[in-house]
Amino acid sequence: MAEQVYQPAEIELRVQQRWQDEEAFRADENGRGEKFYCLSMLPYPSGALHMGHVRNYTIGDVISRYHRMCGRNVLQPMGWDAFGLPAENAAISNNTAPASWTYTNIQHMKTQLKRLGFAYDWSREVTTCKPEYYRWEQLMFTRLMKQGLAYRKDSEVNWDPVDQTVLANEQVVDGRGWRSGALVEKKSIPQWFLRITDYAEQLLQGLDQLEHWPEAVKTMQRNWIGRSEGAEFAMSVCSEDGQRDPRNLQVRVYTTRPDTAFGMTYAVLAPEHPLLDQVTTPAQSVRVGAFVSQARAASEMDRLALEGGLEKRGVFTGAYLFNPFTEKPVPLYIADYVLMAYGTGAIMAVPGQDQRDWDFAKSHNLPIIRTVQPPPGWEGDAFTGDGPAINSAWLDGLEVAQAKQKAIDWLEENDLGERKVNFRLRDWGVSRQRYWGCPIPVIYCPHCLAVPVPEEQLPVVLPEDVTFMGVQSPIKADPEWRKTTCPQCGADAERETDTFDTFMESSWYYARYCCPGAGAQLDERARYWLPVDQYIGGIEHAILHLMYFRFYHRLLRDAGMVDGNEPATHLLCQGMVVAETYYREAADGFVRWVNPAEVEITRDAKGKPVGAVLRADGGAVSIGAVEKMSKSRNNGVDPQGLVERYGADCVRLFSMFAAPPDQSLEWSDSGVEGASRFLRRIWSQVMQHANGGSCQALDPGALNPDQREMRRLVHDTIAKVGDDIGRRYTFNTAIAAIMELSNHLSKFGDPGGQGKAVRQEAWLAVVRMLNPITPHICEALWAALGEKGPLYAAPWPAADESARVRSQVTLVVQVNGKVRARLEAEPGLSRESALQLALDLENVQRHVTGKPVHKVIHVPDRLLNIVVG
RNA sequence: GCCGGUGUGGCGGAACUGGUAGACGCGCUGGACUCAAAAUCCAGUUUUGGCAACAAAGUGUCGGUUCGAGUCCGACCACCGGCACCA
Repeated sequence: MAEQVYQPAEIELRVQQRWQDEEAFRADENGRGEKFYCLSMLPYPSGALHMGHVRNYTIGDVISRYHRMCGRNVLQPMGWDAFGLPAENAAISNNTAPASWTYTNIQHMKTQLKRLGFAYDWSREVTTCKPEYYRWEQLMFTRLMKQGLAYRKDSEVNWDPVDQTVLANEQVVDGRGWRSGALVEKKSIPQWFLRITDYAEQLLQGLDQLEHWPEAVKTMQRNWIGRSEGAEFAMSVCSEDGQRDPRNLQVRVYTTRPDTAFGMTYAVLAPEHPLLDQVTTPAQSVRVGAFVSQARAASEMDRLALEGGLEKRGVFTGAYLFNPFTEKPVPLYIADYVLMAYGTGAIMAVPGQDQRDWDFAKSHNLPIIRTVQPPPGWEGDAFTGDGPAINSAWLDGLEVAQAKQKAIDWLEENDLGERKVNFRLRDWGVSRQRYWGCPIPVIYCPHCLAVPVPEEQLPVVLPEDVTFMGVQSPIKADPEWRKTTCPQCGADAERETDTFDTFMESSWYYARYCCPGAGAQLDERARYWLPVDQYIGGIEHAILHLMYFRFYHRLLRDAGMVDGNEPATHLLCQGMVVAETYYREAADGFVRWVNPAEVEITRDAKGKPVGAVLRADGGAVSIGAVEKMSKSRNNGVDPQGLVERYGADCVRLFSMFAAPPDQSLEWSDSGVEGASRFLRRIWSQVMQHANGGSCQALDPGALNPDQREMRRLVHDTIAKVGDDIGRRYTFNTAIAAIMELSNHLSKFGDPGGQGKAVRQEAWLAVVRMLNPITPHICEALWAALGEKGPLYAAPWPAADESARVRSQVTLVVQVNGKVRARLEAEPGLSRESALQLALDLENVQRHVTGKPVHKVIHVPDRLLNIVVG
């Protein structure tokens, strides 16, 4: 006799124990079926799971379990993105070592993941802060150094002058250090970079092949890479009257609009331009010098205030450049709207065709010459659209695209410049001046300079047993750790004390999951599992992580370790988890946010909310916006408490039911109650059926019409749910269809032998369809229905097409496009018979009588539209 | 400013290929059970009119294409997200 009352906790723990004992989700390269690699972005071990994790990992688990049931050899791994700044912050405030804080968190979160019943192969777990993981990343880096793909150059960091340390961007709050409160300064120090720009073109083109990535992600990446085509050319420094500079100095500029060069009325250098000192005339040097130091000191806030505004700051250098197109000199300015990091750090300025140049020209009283004819009635400033060239000598009359080509051809023929493609994408700065990260494997020798740590000396292990003295990185504070000898000449040398950006670890973990324990970064198993067949994670990683992920895959490919250009064929970005916010505002304007769990909603008779009160004191609270769950709005819901109260299946079910995966999911306590109610109902109905004794074998030929109709619903639902999960990723509509079927089943009271057989088939189908979403209860119901093997290994149900054939269809009858009646009929009704039957209907006659029929539209078995005059 | 996305009942959402708008769930209303409550079960629930049959209106706004538009086209509005002086 099976249990009558649904007790989720007891069932879930028992089923989870069974999965563990049977190693149910262990993945094996020799497994049967086509491989399917389903990957969810690994979490940072911050302390506890939040609802975002639950949503992300439930989606991955549903997809994994579905494909497993479809007969694929599924790999679904999990791991920990374990390096990172929060561990250091926690170490400083709690006086613990970052390592032990991290390992404790991992322990706890792993328990939470297991309690949610995710089908991971834990034998492949990756923890990125362990030397056995990061040693391979160090090895790869030393190889990239030798290939010139890793290099060192000066780069700016945020320097806290009080704490004497480098700050991460997130440690700078309103231009001040998070701990010291001191104004943060810019400081230039040597740092390591990876040459991702060498891959810019292929990273851009690869996007076109990623058919199953969200358009939003691809667009963001395209914009980030920012490819532009134009020309680069040189202009000679000259005097106001066009006399060449005796030093023969030249300034190179980049432009995407060479066709507008006749409209160049001045030129601009970035404040950091290397030629600035040489071209500045003595008369202007004081003003130029003042501007440069001001630009350097300009805080982030000032810069932001200027963006989008009309104010364009700059000063005249005293020098002129010779415009080869007009053969006339133009004044050369310095301005901070020109960036040293893009193009050549110098531009030709054409105010007539560029809004920024227009703004600058206006505020500095520089001339404006239009070189593209704006449309009649144009009243705007710079005109950036298409039109015929004017004021441009031999370009006059040409449209923009042709004029560009002709101008570039002319530059090349006269040896002045050439066609040039530029990218917005910058090389990836991987140095961080932090402790809790992977040590950069470099030794600095006074003779041999930067030397990669030889392979046999790897890994360079980060000491874990450290104490923080203030905010300084313990390995920077410890002179002993740094001491070493040069691997090339044996001289006394020092280790690099910077560590890698943590994006480095998360760029290749997906490949390491394929080959746990490999004696190299990867082995042959990676070729079997890769590429990832389904990747799932937050849209917040659309640019950085997903770009580095695609870049690193190409590095692995070029090192011969993997095949193919892209690491993942399908990407799904789940939406945020949001919730209502509630607050009370004190008289002094101080806002206190109240957690939704402590609030009761008051409603009018129609159920429309009219207010909210705090349970604790019965007083009113204000209703705020629906926002992303966060500590600052106090609208977070702890998954742990929900799992304890309702069970993992219920939490999983609600997460998948409330919204499609790519939209934001609004948390609702009553919605969770609804999910719980559904599970209890399913439980009692299946148990009631199962306790009703054994049933006969189903004989599809012997069914009465009601039984056939019930069975048709079952097989229609099987077809829909498979399509919803497997193709559309609309888990919410899959669940809705299953709920609908179970509602019909509860009304299907047929007590006869074949009635029971139909019901048995239906419940088995429901249990199998629900299994990816709520696997624990399904495993128990499966057994209750008399099935012997484990459900996790059972096949996905197949829709029986013969059972789906309809004996009746509903034909919608419209008159002039308005629905006037419905007609139950046999399928395959002809146009004439349908019209005949429709015209007999009273409500149709009412709208047709006395009017000539102009036209009849017939969609077989669906619709008949009678158009009357 | 540029790029992308979204607008449908009291709420979350469904309608996949232009063909029954509002599936499924929540909430609410009424009823059954109960001394009572909870739980559970049954019925109803876009708006307006009507006892009902039914009719009219209705998918952000305005217009268009079509026998027929939530869906396609044009213009606009609102909100959300990304990038932001990239020449």
